[in-house]
Amino acid sequence: MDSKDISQAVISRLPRYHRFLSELKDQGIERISSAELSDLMHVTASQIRQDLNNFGGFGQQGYGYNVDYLYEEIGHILGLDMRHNLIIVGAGNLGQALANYVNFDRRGFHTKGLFDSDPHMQGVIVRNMPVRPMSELEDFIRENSIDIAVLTIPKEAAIEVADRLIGCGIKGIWNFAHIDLDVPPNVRVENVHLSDSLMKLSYNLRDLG
Amino acid sequence: MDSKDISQAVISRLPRYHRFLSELKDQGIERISSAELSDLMHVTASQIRQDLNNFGGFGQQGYGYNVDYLYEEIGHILGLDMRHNLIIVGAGNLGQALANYVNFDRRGFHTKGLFDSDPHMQGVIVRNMPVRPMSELEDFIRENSIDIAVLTIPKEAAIEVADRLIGCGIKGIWNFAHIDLDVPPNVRVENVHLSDSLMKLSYNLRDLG
DNA sequence: ATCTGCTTGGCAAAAATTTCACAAAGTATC
DNA sequence: GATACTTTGTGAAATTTTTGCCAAGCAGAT
Repeated sequence: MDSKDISQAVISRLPRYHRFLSELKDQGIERISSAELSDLMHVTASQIRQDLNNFGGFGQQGYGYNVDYLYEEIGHILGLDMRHNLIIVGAGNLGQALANYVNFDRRGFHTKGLFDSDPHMQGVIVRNMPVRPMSELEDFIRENSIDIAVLTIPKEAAIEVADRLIGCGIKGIWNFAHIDLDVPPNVRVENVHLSDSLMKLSYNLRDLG
Repeated sequence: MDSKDISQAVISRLPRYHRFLSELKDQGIERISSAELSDLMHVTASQIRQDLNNFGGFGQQGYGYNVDYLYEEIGHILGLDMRHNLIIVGAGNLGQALANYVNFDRRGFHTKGLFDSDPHMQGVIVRNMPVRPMSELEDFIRENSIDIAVLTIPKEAAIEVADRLIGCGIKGIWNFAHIDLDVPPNVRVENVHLSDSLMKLSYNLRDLG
């Protein structure tokens, strides 16, 4: 059920399963076989079964998988039944976009505060929250049990801010800054490098005329 | 130098090489060996050499790689020396954030227009561009040689909009909608599923206390 | 209660990816 | 220009990931 020896390749696929199961649920579908899901998702049935079996036998011979149950189990594996308190550091366009993204709340990710170093941004209200100065960062994290920080700041500032976050015990960093962060082993970083993604698209457009 | 038989795993790593080379350039460093780059990037030297060799021998025995030259070559492989005209469909927070992201221009990605279905958004100016109604979509794409569309709309609207885009010959879709798009083989999709990324972070936080 | 058909779980094979190791070929120094 | 280093490019080994396959076992019909 746990642990370290499950490859990140498998983990990366779980949210997609979760998403498709959510849609099946919405459609009122109760059960699905790996073969049907395979058709839907365009991955092999074998891979689906193999992936799920890393975490236990969720299916039943002759029946398939119960959609509700599997959805819940994958959510549990992903830790979506835990509550996470976030702060967003960098209240620019992207930071504000993420702050306004209501779906995160539904998955247990609650944005508790926004920070920005720009004096002109202080006190601006984003989704009922005032933008706070960086000087309040450490106290706020401790007082509000923040475990995840979203970094939406330019790369020049990212390393210094990351160090401050780590210094007051942040567990996870969702990093949108265009730089790799070096963190101790008890801190997890998930990078979203938008430029990298766009470059990949660019590559794949090459020989399309 | 081209083509289809280079794995996406390799392609995914190229932007990161490009980024590190850019920083080395900024630091005025002229040459670097795979071993030094390996230390810097925390990947094996072997992987670096292997990756680069997919596209040709850019290095030289006893010397290493010339930073400027390798930077240019990787940029070329990624198609960063091509000009791409983009439109952004969905002028919400995220769409506006991307519209204001100036670094894309430096890499040859030029945002030419923004579209939104909300009547209240019509005419709002974002980075000197008026938000346009969806009715103008097809004409605008044809008249401005748009080859990439950025989809920053809710999933409910994404499939229909994607079909319209494909219908007027769009080449690439940078998809931020929380759904998988089904497209013909002559259209490339690059997905940015932010929720998936956050769920992955959540998983990796599990056993951190 | 029995039989038929379907589908999983898991092992084994195949494919893909990463790492190893070293000859070949250059650089730098004297 | 000869010698001692350095470092690539590359074939081969090792590892990881994906796919194929089927016995075991449950569902559903009769």
